[in-house]
Amino acid sequence: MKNSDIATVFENIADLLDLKGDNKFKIRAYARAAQVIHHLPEEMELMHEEGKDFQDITGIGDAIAKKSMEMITTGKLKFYEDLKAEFPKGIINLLDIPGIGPKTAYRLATELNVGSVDQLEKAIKDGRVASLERMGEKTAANILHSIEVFRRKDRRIPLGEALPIVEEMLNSLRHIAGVQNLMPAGSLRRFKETVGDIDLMGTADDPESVIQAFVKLPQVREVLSQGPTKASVILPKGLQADLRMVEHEDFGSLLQHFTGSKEHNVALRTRSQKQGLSLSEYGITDIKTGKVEKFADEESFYRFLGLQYIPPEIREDMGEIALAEKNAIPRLIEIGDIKGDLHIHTVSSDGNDTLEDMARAAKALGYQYLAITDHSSGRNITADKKIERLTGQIAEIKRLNQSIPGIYLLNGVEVDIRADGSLDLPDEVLTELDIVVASVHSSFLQDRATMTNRIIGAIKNPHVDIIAHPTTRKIGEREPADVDLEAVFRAAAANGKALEINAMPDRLDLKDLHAYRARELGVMLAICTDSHATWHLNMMRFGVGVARRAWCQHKDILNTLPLKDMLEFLKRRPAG
DNA sequence: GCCGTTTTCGGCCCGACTGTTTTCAGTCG
Repeated sequence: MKNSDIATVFENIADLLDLKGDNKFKIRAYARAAQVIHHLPEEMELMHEEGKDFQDITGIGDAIAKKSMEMITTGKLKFYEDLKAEFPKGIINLLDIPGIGPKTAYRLATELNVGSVDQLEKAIKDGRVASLERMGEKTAANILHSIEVFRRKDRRIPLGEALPIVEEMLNSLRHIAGVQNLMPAGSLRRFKETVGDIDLMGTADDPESVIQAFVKLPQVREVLSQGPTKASVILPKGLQADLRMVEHEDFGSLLQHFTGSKEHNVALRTRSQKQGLSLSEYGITDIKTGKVEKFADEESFYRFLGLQYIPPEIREDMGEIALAEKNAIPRLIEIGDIKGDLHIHTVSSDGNDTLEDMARAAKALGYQYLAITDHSSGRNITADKKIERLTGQIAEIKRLNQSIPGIYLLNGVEVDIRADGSLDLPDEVLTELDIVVASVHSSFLQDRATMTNRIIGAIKNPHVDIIAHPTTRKIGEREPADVDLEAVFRAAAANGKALEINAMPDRLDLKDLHAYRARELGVMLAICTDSHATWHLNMMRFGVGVARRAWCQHKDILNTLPLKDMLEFLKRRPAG
């Protein structure tokens, strides 16, 4: 069983125990364990093989370790099967409806025999829900509305779509006189790959004027609510955005609170309680004296707790608080550390811009180098022309390297790893190039062993430098390939090959947790945009966001190397 | 069920909102 399956079982156990009215701290322990397992960088199956003790994981004790083991060895859990049998079938589905918690779900299932969302809708419409004790017309109507919202609920929006909209809005609002702070909080600020809704926070001399401008922005499709300090609106794609204007002296506490993650904040509060402090969005209260400390910025908030400042991207309760106590949070990679892009396309394959355009755009970003890595096959490249194309590219790069000073172009290719594991170009061609990026673009549905061997085969080819978008996923479009990433990571580390963090917002591949694990295993990572147009080069920051969420430093990322070291690195390739 | 700088028992995160109450339970973020 995969970690995600195990985590789901514990989540469901927490829900079922909640339905039962069991001890709430026991319930929290299961829910917490589910969270922890969901965020584990390594599969528990593998940890088991390696003889690691699950109880060393914070949040997992004797009971949950044993239950996890049972699931890994037998594929199921008797405790869970027995527990499920105590309830009407489908009761857990009711908990997906906003506004329905365990108490309500249990009553609906037992008193009205409701076991699905459809049945619930019927029960509301024929008046049975409103007739229950401590329920009424209003509650029933609210649940019905929640069902409607649930049914048409759009999936989470990719960060790459949400962030530009938000930035555009904030930039217009920043021009209003008296605005002091204005920024996103929530998962957007933490650079999660998708966002549910958008939290914006600000301070201003005249907060109401900012609210009024906010609801009139051209991006706003619908105003849900509007008050003197807070407004909620609907943006394109059904995205909800809340703007909250607060007192200047409270900004740090509120920003910290609304940035989350929830898990990070819970861990912070638990820790603070032991110091006699109570945390809330309004500040830090000394429990004995009742004195409330306020914070205008986050730095002073963390400092007051005796903690180093924690970057938003790693506020996930993955050990960052313990490190902050020791002042040991590393300096995470920043966009300014990136010295070049190692994966881009031009009109020679399926790109929109010429080699020269791409070179000048990269130079404008301050890069020292740019690798030209058009596809080995596909659009614009017939099988008999692919070697001829490369010969032409080599000549043009030689010319441009003389005519455009300040940026060094690398002769490269993105070579297909074919279904049978062979590369789309012969070794004697690859050896003529400065850099070779290899990737899968076909037969995405191969079984795990075949796909894993296919990728590891490419890693072992001495001419290959980087494996691009290792899982081939596209967010909301294509599931990741079934591949044993742990094996791929170990092979990459052993062979000194880099794996890509593809920075395009619809890919972000490797994703945060995978990159985290790869880094742990000593794999060199390369953040590349896979640009198909000049403006795509700006997507680098999304890849940097993933790398920061993976706790990557300067030294973990290949393309932080200055040109001289990069050329040195590439020299290890076998000469022709 | 988990955990330990008030350790092996006795604790366990905080505040707002809503609806249905007349002092609060349930749900959410």
